[in-house]
Amino acid sequence: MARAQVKAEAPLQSFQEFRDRWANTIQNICLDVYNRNRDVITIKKEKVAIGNIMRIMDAVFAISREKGFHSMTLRDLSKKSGLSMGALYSYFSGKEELRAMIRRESVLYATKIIAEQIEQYRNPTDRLKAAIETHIYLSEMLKPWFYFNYMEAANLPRAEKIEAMENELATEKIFIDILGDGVKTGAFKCADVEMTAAVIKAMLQDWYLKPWKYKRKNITVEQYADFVKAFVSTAIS
Amino acid sequence: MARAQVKAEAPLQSFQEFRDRWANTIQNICLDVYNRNRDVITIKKEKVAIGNIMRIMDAVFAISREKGFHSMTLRDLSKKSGLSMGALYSYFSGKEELRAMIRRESVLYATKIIAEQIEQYRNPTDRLKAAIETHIYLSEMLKPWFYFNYMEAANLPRAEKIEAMENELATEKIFIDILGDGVKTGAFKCADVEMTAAVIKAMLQDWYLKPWKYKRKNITVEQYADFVKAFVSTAIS
DNA sequence: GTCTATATAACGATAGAC
DNA sequence: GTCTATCGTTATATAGAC
Repeated sequence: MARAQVKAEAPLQSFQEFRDRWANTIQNICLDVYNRNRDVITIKKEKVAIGNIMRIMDAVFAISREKGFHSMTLRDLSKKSGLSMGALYSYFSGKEELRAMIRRESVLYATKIIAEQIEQYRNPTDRLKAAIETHIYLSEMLKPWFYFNYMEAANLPRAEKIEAMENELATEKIFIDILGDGVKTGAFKCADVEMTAAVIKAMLQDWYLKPWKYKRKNITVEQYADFVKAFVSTAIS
Repeated sequence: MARAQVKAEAPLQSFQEFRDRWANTIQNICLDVYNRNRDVITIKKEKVAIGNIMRIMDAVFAISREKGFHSMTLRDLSKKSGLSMGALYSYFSGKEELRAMIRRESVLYATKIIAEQIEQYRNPTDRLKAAIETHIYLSEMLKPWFYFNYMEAANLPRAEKIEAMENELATEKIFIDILGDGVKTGAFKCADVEMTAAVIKAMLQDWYLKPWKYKRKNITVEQYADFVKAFVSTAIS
């Protein structure tokens, strides 16, 4: 088998194709935010609402990345988003609810995209590659959302923290199932599928947790995905 | 080579041996905190000071893990540590300084331990195993410190954030050097040593970032270290 | 060396004008 | 639909008694 990891493996899908396939994802998430929170959002015109929700989200992510969500004051958010304190409160009922909204909607959307992307592949080898690639591409496309959710997960209220852990285990389950199938068909040799899935998850997350590192090294998202796919393949071959 | 990852590899050192070798590490860190901050710490009796610093640290970690450092008020800290608001201010000059103290001292101590642990091994294969094992054991022994530093790194003031990134790159450099040596001697086959080091780092960090996951699976620190060592060996063989 | 009590500043949230 | 002005609360930090 010698050195499978040396030859650059071609991506199943280029990041550009993925991006085009899922264009308008952020607008759609914000639309869902609007529709699912009609009771607290007092704005009637959809166009106005979506536009402002997107500006609010952008501002939340920018400020939170700089100093954390808890350190972000609503005055910071008001200034950055261009909306007044009063206007902000017509889009969410409070700071905590704003954070919960972000997590809820992005998780729903991400789950949907992952499922749709992977279902087109059949054999374990391709499915594993697709799962790795999709997770990394998705986290690149929604990087601010993913980063925000990860960093805030630690400080959630009890009930929501449990939800977040279950969500982590659910994405891990995708890998456990694929690895399990591959072991059964003989495609993979894997000492412990659960542990393997866990470390794969850790590698996937590193892409959006430490963007500065990969920017510094001039690694593109496709290069990162290819490397992880090759590294994992070799480790389980 | 077939299935190196299947047979359980014995640890170079048991976690118990490591723990004994570095007994009193936490007291020593707190002693360093005391000595290096004599100018702001007004307490004269060393014994009293060390004891209270340790209680403060424990309380900081407990509260921060629950709801984040920024959400922790000094009233929370006062209550948990058993010291009054006034007393706390004789141990640090402010909340921000407290956070900086924790990072500074733990990084110094961790660097020292890693260097001393690895230097006893010569060939790349052993050195790689020692580096992986040491990082994981160390993060287990100082788990609250490591977790705190990681989670707060994102919200640091600019100058300190750069320091934290340089620190991450320095530990990564240890792996880059070992992998580079191994490639040269032919012990490893490695497509990209920098990327390999980066994903190894991600796997190491997962141990202290998601303790709930490994507790759930009943994975011990030795089992985790052994798994990562075997997984990486296979991936670069 | 540690405490209680309080000064001062900033926070999230809302009422009411436009 | 958005704004300004302001309320009540809570934060960090300190002064001074013990």
